[in-house]
Amino acid sequence: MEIPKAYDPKEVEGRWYPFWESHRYFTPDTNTNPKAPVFSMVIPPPNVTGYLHMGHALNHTLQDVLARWRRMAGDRVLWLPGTDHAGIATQMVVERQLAQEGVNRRDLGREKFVERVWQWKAHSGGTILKQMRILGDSVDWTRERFTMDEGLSNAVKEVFVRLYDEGLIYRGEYMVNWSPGLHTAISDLEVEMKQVKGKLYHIAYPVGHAVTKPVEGLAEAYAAVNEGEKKLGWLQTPDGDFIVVATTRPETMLGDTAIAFNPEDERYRGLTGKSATLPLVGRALPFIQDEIVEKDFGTGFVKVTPAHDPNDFAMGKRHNLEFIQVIGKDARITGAAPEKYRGLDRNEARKQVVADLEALGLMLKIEDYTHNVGHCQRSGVAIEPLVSMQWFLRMKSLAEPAIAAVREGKTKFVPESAAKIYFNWLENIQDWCVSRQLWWGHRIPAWHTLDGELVVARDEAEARQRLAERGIDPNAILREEEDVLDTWFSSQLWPFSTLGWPAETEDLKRYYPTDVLVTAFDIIFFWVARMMMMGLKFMGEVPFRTVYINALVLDPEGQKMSKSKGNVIDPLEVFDRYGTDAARFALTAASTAGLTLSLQESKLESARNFANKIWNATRFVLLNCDDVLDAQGGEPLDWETELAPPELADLWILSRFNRVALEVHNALADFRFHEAAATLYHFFWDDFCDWYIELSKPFVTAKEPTPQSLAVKRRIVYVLERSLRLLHPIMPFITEELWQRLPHKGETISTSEFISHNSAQLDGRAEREMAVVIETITKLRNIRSTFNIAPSIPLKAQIAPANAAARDVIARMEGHIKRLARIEELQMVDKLETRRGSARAVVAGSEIAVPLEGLIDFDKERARLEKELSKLIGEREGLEKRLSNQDFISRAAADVVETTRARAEELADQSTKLRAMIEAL
RNA sequence: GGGCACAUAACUCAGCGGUAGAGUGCUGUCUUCACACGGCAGAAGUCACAGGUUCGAAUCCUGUUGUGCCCA
Repeated sequence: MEIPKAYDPKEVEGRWYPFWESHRYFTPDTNTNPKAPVFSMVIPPPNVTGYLHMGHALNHTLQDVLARWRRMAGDRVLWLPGTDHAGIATQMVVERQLAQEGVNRRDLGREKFVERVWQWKAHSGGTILKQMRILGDSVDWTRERFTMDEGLSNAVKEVFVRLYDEGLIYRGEYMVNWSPGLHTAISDLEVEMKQVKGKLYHIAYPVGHAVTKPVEGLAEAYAAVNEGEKKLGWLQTPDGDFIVVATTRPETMLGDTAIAFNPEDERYRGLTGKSATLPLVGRALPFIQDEIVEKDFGTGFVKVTPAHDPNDFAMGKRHNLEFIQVIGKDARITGAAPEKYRGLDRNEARKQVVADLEALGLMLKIEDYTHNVGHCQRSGVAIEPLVSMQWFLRMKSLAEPAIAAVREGKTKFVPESAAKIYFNWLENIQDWCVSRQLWWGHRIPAWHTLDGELVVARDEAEARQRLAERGIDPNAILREEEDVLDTWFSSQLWPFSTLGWPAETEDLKRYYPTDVLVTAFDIIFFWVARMMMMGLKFMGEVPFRTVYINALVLDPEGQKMSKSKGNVIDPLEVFDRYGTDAARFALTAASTAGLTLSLQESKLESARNFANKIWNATRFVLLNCDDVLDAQGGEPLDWETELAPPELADLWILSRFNRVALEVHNALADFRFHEAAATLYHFFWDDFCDWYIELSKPFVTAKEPTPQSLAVKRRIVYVLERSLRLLHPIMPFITEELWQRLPHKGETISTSEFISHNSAQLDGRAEREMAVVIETITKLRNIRSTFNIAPSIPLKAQIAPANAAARDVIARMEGHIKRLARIEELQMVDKLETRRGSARAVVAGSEIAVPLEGLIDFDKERARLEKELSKLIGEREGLEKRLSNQDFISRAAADVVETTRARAEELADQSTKLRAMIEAL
């Protein structure tokens, strides 16, 4: 059989996914066992415009590990894939495309535009779905969904209407985050706070008089009053009284309708009932008192612009102030401002206002000021808080059950600390602005009559019926609502809308609630919390039992990856360089409970080497065990064979295998991915390759087959085939490739049985005995290495076993010990000869001597033994100190005391023997 | 400003009440018929600092310092 010396992932990976997909192994319907437990997950739907990034690679790998593991364990596994229509992102992509053709979406019209988006989706959308196949994702493609599908759209309408009918959705004029970049309202979550270096402008407003000509000396007067710590904003001058406000956005003063101070602020009580005059505009501004104003911030005065600031909006409502919108949706000054400023962009307006105030002597001070400004996450433009007509979802009553469900443990977060993020947000939840002024998305199912009546319904027919019920002419001309819903409105329904809701489908009954949601912590608010609320609301049950929060992938320097930093690592490039299985293994092995994970080249290299190790171990077996590979007609080989009874090494590897199967199973059940990976790595590499294969080589490579050599070969093949199955969930491609070449049962490893351990095959005694054999061989090798003795030089050794059991083990394993330690003669004695010139060692109480006349360096040997002795003594002293402490004896657990005592005795024995060896030198 | 994490070997990280582990790197050695993407052997850590709880602390508690993230 031709099999290359080094594993070439490119040669192997491409073959298997089409095989799996075409046979529908990942469709749960192919599991025909009626009693099979169900395991279901929905994929966090990536943007239809998206492409695979490292976060997906990690997120999908972990889900795939779980899916493949549960599938092999016999579960009916549904892992449902799909994409999100990504309203803003997709609209932007298509608009950009149109722009290249010199077309504006408004020229095209809504209907044509939406058609274009669908066209785009058909041709270029869902790149990531193809990339998921490269990753090996074992999703059920027959159930792929898209948030704009007909079914999911119906779910959206149904939810919207029900929430509206319950009074949870309302429409009204409120202050929202307006993105002048996108020309739509966005939710609080889509606003990103950024530190901005700006200015703080101190502006004087006249009180009880108007300023018509420049005032002089006001700035100096203000400075004089405010020397040191004191801040006073009420200036009484020969030119009349002035109050001073500080603002970062002077252009908004055009919309001021009041001046506020804190009711406890005694300095300004005298102004109650009076009013200031708004410079540049001339409007009278009443003084109001409101607790929201901080006495100690600035001068203690705040200009109130109810139409352009969230706090001021609230004050405006409380104090019944006038709302004057001076900045429009295009971020330009509106007709409500004096003519001079109309049509100016908000930044130009700022310059003009500042200049005009300076000219009047009212700009008292401009200082540098760093503050946080909300920016639109998508377009990057500074948010303009604007009052506009929008649709909102009342969150509080929805949030409460979602909080309770996690508190009661109905849904569990892993790691647990992630639940804190969840609680923190839900407990301080605000109403959600769900309307967007876009064209691509779920259109809000509402209609308006020409008289301004509003009706919400599933379709136009129902709308007319509802109008009739309200006594309104059902044949009235209706205008459909223009706004669409926030994309997250549909994704929050994902766990049940994808299964057919609102219809009561078989899938819904069978797969809801899902078992696990694997996602990143940055969408706990956006998505997880909202799915919890909707699942509880409409299904009456949590959408998932466990939420596993996967780590954020950092670059090798520990930095967050970002386009602006230019440190983004393309996962496809990584798969290409190291192999997909290796990348998956590296990601799995790096998945600890932490919130971050940095992707080290060294980890990828080590995973790549591991894949090569698996390849070569199998290669060795395939090249040397051909006389047993077909022993049972291609069926997997049995462990039990009449050929020869198992010896220690066989019992040991079988026990180790079962222990590993158990540990891997437990690790995955607890989402300890790195432990599953590390356990497999060390078992395969250290136990199987370095010891079991090495111990078996004389049999395997024997020219003439003997019953024993055949038995050993069968056992190697047995352990290897099963090890590949344990490895398969993490490394699907290479394991499939190799498994297919070994005796196996079934069409694919991906539906073969994941080994759960067999406790009858656990053998603690064999493991303990092998540990002694391993240590013996290691110490003998150490001696050779210490004195630089070439492997070609034959050595002899004497062993004085600690007891009869040790004698027995060494006798049984003598041949192996001699071969692996390159000892030509191993002599068992009662007592070592006290001959000088021998290197010595102690292993579990047995003493070893290696005569090295002429080869030994006494200083080196003394140093070597003394180092070991001091280590033993150090440990022993610690134990003795503990044992001599009465409190320890009386308070510590009995078994701890017992182990400590036994260990101390063992150390005492070892160090006595070692000391004698040193003296004998 | 509020909250949440994290500080362990040169690097990246496990461990989270019984005297420290991995991967990479490092040192020496071996081209022995699966693998140099390898074998063998080895060196390397007052577990940030200071208190406390405990018979016993890297591990639990408090504080300090430093770093990161989230929310406002």
